[in-house]
Amino acid sequence: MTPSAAALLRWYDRHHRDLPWRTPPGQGTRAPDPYRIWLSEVMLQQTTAAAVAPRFQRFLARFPSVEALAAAPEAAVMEEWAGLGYYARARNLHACARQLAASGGFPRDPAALRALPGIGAYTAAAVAAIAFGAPVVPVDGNVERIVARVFGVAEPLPGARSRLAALAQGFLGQAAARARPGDFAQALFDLGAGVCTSRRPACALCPWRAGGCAAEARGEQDSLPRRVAKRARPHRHGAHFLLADPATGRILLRRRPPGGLLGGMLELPGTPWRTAPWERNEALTHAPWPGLPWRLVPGTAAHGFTHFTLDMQLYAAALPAGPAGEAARSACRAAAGWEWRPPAAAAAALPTAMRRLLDLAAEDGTLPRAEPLRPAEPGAAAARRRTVRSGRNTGPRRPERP
DNA sequence: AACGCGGGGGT
DNA sequence: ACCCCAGCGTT
Repeated sequence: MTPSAAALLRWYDRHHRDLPWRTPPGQGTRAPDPYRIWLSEVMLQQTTAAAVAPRFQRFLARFPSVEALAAAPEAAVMEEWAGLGYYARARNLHACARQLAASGGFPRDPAALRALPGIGAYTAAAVAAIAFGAPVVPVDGNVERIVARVFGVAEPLPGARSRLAALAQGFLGQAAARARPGDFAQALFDLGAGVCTSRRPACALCPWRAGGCAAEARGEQDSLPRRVAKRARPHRHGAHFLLADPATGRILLRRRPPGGLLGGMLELPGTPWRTAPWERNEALTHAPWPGLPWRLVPGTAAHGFTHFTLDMQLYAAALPAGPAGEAARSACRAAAGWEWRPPAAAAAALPTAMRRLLDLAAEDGTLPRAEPLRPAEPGAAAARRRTVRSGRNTGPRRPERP
């Protein structure tokens, strides 16, 4: 039997999450602001609501409207996005804002939304349903998981994706779902976030228990949805350089190329990232000024990307006084995309992988410790300490030559 | 269809 | 150590 949309909405009216971008359910509420819905949906792409909430507020304070966002320089948007990951989202968000400002606002039609930069099938449906009440069901990871369970779909992801999406649209056959498309979508998200979770789903709390869910009826809720096995994540190695200017207290940063990994973000200058670790002399050929007395900072910094783990070593040096320092300073100034920034400003603008290098330098006393990206929450601080400690204890992958 | 693209929290 | 999250764009 098909799970009841009305039952899910009743559950949502009682148990919905309160989130900064959300219009609470019920009649008489103000219409949602499409800008806030769009911004939240882009931030929520592959990013948890807990991580998004504080960043959403901060972004909105800095860029309060489509027009304000469109008028901002791209570098300011990238900096505001630092630490959120998937930086193409920020570039597309900015490009989309400029299109919207030029065309006079948001289209309401899902197909027209889908054509905008950074808006795919999911986000188009989410904005159309939540901001405009269009009768569509946005299908994200939560919805795929819920649908696979309630309909007992055994085919593994990602192959089952189109089938699951079609089954999700089938809810619109029920009048209750058609009457409140935005709330129905958010009800599915909240069910997925709090009840029909990826591991150990809380079936006892589910409005679709007992008759609404094929997986629960068969005791298969822990094994659905199935997924095809993915291969192990390899390691790559890099060496980066922390060059300080004692005269100004600033450190040298470099802007990465606009596309690809960490595209358009700042970094500490470094070697390419490759399979084999870097010997000292080989690494130093990539230093911004190879002739300086570079000192290897003890330990390594590690950072996990989607498809590989990066292990980084850090070399530190300071510009010497006098003509030699001035020569290095002017050479680095002449290179395109190089900038000197105070360490605190650098930390705020750098992606997390690069912040790990600053953390490593701070443990060593080379730099003052950077402010955490977000205020500490229970559990978060412990997790951060674990990461730092693991970085320190990993040690150089290959011992220094005596 | 497969792959590249961050980062964090839960288990 | 691994999983997965309010996915999108490119090839």
